[in-house]
Amino acid sequence: MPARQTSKRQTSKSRTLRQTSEARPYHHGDLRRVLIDAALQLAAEGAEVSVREAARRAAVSPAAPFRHFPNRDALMAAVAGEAQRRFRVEIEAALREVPSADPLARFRAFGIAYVRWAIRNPAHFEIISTGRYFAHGGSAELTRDNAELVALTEQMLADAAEQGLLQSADLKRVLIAGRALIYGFARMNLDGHFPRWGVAEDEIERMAEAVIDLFIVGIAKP
Amino acid sequence: MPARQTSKRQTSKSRTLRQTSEARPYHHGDLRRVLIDAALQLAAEGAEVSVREAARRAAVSPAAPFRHFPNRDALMAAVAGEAQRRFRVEIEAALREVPSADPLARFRAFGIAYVRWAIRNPAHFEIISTGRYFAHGGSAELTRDNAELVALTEQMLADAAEQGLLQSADLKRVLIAGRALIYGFARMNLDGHFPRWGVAEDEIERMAEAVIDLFIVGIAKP
DNA sequence: CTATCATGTAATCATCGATTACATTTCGGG
DNA sequence: CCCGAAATGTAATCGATGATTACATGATAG
Repeated sequence: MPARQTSKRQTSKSRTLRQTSEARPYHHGDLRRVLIDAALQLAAEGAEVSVREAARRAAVSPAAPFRHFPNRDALMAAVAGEAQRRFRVEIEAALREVPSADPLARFRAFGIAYVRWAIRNPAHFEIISTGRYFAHGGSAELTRDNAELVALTEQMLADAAEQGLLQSADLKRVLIAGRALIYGFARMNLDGHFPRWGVAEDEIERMAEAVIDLFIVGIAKP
Repeated sequence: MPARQTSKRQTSKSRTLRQTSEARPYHHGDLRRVLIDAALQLAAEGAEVSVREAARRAAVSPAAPFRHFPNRDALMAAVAGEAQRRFRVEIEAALREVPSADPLARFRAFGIAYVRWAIRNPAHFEIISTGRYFAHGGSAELTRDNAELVALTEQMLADAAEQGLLQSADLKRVLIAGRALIYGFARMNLDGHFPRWGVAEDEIERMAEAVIDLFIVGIAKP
């Protein structure tokens, strides 16, 4: 057996194993987490995510994952949760660099950060976006988390409207349009459309900015 | 052995069957086509598309499909081709009802027809859009077909610009934005986002129109 | 009529998700 | 401190799938 290397988990396996540095708690310590990470990495490598392969990487039997997830979808839901968490961290970091007084600038920053993350983490974005792993096995935390992101953009547009920056009073429509634009751009990249549209690889991020700017100009009061 | 039931292959005694209309060539006549149709229907039913199930529906052995397609992806590429053909027929029908003199109205009609088809044929749209089955096994015909659709929208915007209807001179940007909007809307529906965004099932098509109108107003010269 | 080719079948593999029975580790209550 | 229950992992196995190989058979040209 090609033993998987040194899982350096130490929990408080207090006394019998006194080597604190070697305090391997059980077999794995936190197989659940290890499996999620393995699956995430698998996705990042462009490989297909299978339960067995995740188990293999965790150096554990093919049946072991099912102790932690009732089925594959549950694992994928957890993976989606983790990916979404990372996604959200990035979005919020980007927003922190924009003055909250300028809602349209915030919307712009949001859109750009969104698309950038989607471009640079295509497999993770795919897992997040499909929603196949949200609704069903997805934790309530995941959907709440997502709802907060929705509310975030809602707030931006509401602020913009309040400041009289918008042309249309139909906020919901503007919101959906903006989201569709951003999401559509990200998915076009993911789904490999841009070559057909004459957008080269290294133009994509710039194009994203241009497109978002176009949208903002379109909805802004002249 | 549970013998494969009643293979009702009436050996057509070719010579005797001179009926040109009955020129049944071999067992199936056109297994390839039957398989594609079976797969399409499978997708339409929301079931997973497997080679074996398609074979089953064609009442043929599990290995038979591989005489017509080198692998599953090739079958899926053919399925995507057929779906795309149907899609294109619908789009062009919709465009025929709009005067060619009004490019923005044509763009609107295109977008609405696009989204409508995507909403009403989700599984087929999924197969078309992913691009997973385009580039690789996809026939050159498929990509050419697609390029023509791209050119269609390009032409609309070019016409609009020529008539001085557009605000921006950067046509490519407007084109990509419009596409991203339409595609994004269609995919949001497909990926199950709308519940989260407070858009009810029966509002979706209306919302699509509203969103597209918003976009057109945004890019049009005031 | 017959040889050849296209088309389909049977048998078989490896992989995967999933389940069941069993083994081992952990940990808390006596 | 010990022991038994609960948690965690393993082994064996199932059924389905994509794919390949050797073989059978219908169709058709010469």
